[in-house]
Amino acid sequence: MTVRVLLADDEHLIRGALAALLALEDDLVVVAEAASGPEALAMARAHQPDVAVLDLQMPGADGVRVATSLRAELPGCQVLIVTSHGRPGHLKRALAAGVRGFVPKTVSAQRLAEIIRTVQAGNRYVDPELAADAISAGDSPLTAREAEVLELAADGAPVAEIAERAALSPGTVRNYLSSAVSKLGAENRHTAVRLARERGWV
Amino acid sequence: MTVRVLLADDEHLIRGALAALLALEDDLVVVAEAASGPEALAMARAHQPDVAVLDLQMPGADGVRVATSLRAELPGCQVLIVTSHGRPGHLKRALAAGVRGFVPKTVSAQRLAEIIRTVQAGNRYVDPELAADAISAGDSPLTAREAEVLELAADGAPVAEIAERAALSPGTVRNYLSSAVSKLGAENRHTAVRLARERGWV
DNA sequence: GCGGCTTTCTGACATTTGTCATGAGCGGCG
DNA sequence: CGCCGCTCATGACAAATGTCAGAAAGCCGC
Repeated sequence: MTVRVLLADDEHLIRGALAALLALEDDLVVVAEAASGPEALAMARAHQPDVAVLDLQMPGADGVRVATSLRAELPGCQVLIVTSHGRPGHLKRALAAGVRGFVPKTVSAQRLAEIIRTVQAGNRYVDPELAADAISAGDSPLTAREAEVLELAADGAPVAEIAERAALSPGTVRNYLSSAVSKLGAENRHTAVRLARERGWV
Repeated sequence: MTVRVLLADDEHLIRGALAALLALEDDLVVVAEAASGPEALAMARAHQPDVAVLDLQMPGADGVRVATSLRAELPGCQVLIVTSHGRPGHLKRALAAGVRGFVPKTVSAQRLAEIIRTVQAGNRYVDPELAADAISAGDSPLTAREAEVLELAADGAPVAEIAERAALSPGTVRNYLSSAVSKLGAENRHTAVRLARERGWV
């Protein structure tokens, strides 16, 4: 029984190399490749793969968003996410989106092939190290608005601009930022942004 | 005549896959692999490759630093840098370090193989798109001190901390930051940091 | 040595941020 | 219902930041 695999990664070099390696496994066949989120979706619709191996960061729509659409459209297709930068929050988002596997790109090709089989069989696989990170990072203490405002503050915009973009009064924005900063134990909004980023809370 | 290649990338999956793909070219042979900067250096010393294919971001020492050491120790070994995120400044640094090739990971394996041969023959190859970016980004308008202070400000530290770490008075730090901000046309230090990062000036 | 340059500092000022108290409105939960 | 937490707001104050003018010290070239 062969497993039909969809491969999505924006880096051509990686994607091609990966396809070549997976082709060495005689029970796996790469039926489609994609370089962006939307393309991955289109390919999945066209080729109905058993397992979709998605890069987390892709132009268009990231791996998790693609996974969400995929679960709705192709319930039979299991999603496995592969990533270079494993932030705890990404893992959490991915799991919530119905992703069955989540591994860093540091695994070997053999391991990946095994994990593809595991996922195809309906089981889950999460890299132990990433799982440990996610658990130790815990849940976000931020409320929805705090996270939203913090995100708008991420690129260094002044309060006035954040207020405008969030349709809030400047005073309110400062209050949210202040509480976010204190919840995160940061010195100022910018370190707060950095911390939240590291823990995957934004 | 076969080209002896050293492959360095911290992502096991990528490295293995790449090795497999390059092995398909019958004039290329991967004589060593490394997962970190120091390891790449050690491997190069041990195996004397003709071309070193280095990832830009690696633990230990980044691709450019490895390239610098390599040029000193093995003048016969040409360096080719491969990267996911092509910032203009990286390219400039790399070229200054004597790197002969600089390509994004979006190229195909065939292209990469060709480029390896190009580089091995003593020619240079720089991805046209990255080159265009680098040219349009131009030279940094920042003085050495401005860049230094801006870098220390990068993680959101308050002025007092920057002053201490740079052994400057707080007032001086603010002056440098102010002039850097105005030179970059930014609204505040944080957008300035972001802009300088994007252009590769820090 | 003089003029020009950079580096470094100081002091003063306006603006922006961070912090706090306080309050109104709303939705959920026991 | 009453309580609690989230949302949104205002006002006031302290602290940090941004901006500017001015000035001492050192270095380089002529």
